[in-house]
Amino acid sequence: MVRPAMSEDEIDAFRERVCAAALELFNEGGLTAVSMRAIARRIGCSHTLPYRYFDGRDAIIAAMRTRCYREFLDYHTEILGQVEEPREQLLALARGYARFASERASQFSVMFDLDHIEASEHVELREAIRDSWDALFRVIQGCVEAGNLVGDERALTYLFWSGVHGVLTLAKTGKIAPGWDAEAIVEQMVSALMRAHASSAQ
Amino acid sequence: MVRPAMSEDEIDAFRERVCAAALELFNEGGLTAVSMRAIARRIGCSHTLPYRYFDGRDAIIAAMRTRCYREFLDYHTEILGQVEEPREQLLALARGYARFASERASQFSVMFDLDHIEASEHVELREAIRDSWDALFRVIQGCVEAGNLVGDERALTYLFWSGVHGVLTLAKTGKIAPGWDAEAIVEQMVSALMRAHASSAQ
DNA sequence: ATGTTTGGTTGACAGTGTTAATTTTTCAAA
DNA sequence: TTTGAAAAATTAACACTGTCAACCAAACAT
Repeated sequence: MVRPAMSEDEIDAFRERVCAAALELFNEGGLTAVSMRAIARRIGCSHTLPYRYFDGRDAIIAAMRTRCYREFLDYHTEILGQVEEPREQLLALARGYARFASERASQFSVMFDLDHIEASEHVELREAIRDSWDALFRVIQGCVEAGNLVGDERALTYLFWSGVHGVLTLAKTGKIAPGWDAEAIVEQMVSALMRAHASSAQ
Repeated sequence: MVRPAMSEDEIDAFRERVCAAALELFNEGGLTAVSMRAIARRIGCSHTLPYRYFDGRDAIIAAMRTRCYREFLDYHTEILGQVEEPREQLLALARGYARFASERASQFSVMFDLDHIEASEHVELREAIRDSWDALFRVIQGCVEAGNLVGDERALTYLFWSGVHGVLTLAKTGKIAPGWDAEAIVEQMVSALMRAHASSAQ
């Protein structure tokens, strides 16, 4: 019997290097620039080595996206730690979402522009996405318990998420005219949804 | 001087065949399946002929997207013709948007999944997008004039568009749990935004 | 009939994802 | 320490891709 020569940590480190290179390449030249050969050149290995640790190119892209979602979650977790009141948390989250989209445009791009690439098989990615959803859900729960919002918590979560996400999606794809600030529209969106669900249900 | 042998109509017909083939290929195997060679095979010409009538692959994809946006607009124009009251028009538009997303998923996909592909140079595409915006804007204007909505018409347009679009985007990318109906959430979104802007501004 | 312009094809280049075959390294057992 | 099998990594090959330049063919004004 021969033990593997590479430790789990070393394998993880390699995977990490691949993802980092993929992200760099994406930032520089979009999805088409993320190629096996380019990644290999960047980290200094043969262009087929990544196949040992990833299930092909799509898997690398999924891993890259997972990384971005995790950082997205960390970003918001940090924000939530600075605010107490549920209502303020919801607002801070929305503003953070908007700030993330503009400050870290390429990560935002990785998360959402690549959404059509089949990801249902990538468990880790789906978990990362669900964790983000959970974070928002708990804030909404807090708002409901505090009496700031009235309605089904899950439905409210979808509404706020969709609303904010929709604004940022349109903004990022140039569908909102210059002169308009995405953050301001997000603000209006959140306050509108809050007002609509402040007291009466439905 | 030698006049071109091909009429404008014949050129348009060729372009149309290219776009149709591209759309078919996209439906069958996603963006990667839309290749110059595959298009050429499908319409029966050499793989470089399309270069005479398009500015490369990206231009073909942009033209394909333009076509989808035009059909999207036609779809909604038809819907608007069947309703009179501004408020009902807005609701019908939102429902139509949702129905379009589910019934013509591949066209919806072409329109929005390919959003990151640089399109600022493609004037026709930008016009098609703006025309869709205008259609919604006029309905909102009608609502404001009829007293159904209060607020800046442009800001309201962005809000409703973002809201509905956000829901459908999340739904299409599998971020809304099974058991939830995207159309129902769209309905809630529209009624919430309407309620929030029914009387008091901001 | 001729020569130029346009329409269309072929060939080539550099690059891609992926698989198979091959080499190199690692490491426990003899 | 030598040996040999397992693991790590590389090289070679295949069938693709987008794009460009060179080439051939058809059309048309003179």
